[in-house]
Amino acid sequence: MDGDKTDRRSQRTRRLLTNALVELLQEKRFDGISVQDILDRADIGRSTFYAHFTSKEDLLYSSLGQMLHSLQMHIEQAEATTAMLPSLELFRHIKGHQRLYIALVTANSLEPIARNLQQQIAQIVEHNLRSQVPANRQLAVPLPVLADFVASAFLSLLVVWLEGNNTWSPEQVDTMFLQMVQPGVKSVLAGGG
Amino acid sequence: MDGDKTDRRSQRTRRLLTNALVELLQEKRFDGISVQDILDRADIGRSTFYAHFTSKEDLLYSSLGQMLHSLQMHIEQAEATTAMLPSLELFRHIKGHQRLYIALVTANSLEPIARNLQQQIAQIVEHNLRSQVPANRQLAVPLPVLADFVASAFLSLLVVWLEGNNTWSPEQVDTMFLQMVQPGVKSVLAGGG
DNA sequence: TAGTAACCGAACAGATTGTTCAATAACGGC
DNA sequence: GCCGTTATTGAACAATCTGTTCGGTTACTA
Repeated sequence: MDGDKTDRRSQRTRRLLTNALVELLQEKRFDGISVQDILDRADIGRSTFYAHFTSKEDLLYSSLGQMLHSLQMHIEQAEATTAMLPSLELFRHIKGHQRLYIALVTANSLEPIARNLQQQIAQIVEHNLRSQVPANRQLAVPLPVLADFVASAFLSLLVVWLEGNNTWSPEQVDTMFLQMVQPGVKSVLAGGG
Repeated sequence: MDGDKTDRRSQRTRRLLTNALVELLQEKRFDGISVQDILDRADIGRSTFYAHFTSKEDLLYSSLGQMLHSLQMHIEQAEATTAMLPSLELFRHIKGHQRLYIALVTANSLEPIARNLQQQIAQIVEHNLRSQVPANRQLAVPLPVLADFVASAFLSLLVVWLEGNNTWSPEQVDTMFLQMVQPGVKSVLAGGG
């Protein structure tokens, strides 16, 4: 059976397909991309594609998974500088992989990705917040909901940033982010009305 | 040519198609729904469909448009009770059209809708905020970005609400929403760091 | 009631999807 | 470097979907 990830040929195929998809994502929407488009761009045989992935969605999530793994590494490395929210690290990591993120997050993107991304980011945030609140404390807003709020605010700012104001630095974006988000988070964690 | 919106037959056709789509959206994702599915469910001829809409997306946006129009009306009616953010009115309106919103906003939804909804809500919010800040004041966060932040936080909470915690009342949800969002908004409008 | 307008439904070309299979090429352990 | 193993190829396949056309039928409305 095909799909051995260690074989050099397999790696090559997977790399070509991933690159082709990323390229195409910068040209048009995901649902406007056919498997045939990917095959043509990657110059890969039809049967080979289906030996590796079950669908174009499968390929997409494989790429997304790689990216999120790298993101997670980045966060954990920087965890020494434990701010209340690790947002600056996120913004920096994204700036470093701009092209892919632009393709994934902005106009060419699609709902499942944004959703998946938001969930992953929410988990990171929740993990961070949980360490700052006693386990048995009752909050006015459940922690998962609060984390989801932070993640969604994060992504919305990301879209604005990547789509339009590419001149802002990660630090500038982070400052804006924190000014909008942090007061609310503090308010909830403090238990104030 | 077909498509006269006043003719009773046209109205019937459009209603049947819209209902069929909403029904199907509660069963599966939009991109998993074919025109054929809609025709079967609505019991409408293929050519008739294309006489009214250019595609299933067209039908979808027509439905979404109706909904947002009704939402806009609802907001404007309630504008007497000018809170800082008209969020409670939004939550109430949504509770009143739960089924459709659940179909549109939650797991069965798709990116273009969420995006469109967010933009529309952001516009409502921006309109509201603009009246509270002098025209020439420079804010640490541009008003459109701030409005986008509010809208995205709103939608994220909406998803949590409609998908899981359906027992919360609009008032409860609104309280949580404001606790998370309002401090940040005030901070930006006040010009504080 | 009569003319107009919408609906039907079958049929069409073109594109897409996911699978199969035998032939070919490349890999990597020995 | 040899050779068995494994991946890739490319063509062909049925099945589905899309958007359009057109002659005939039905139902509205003036």
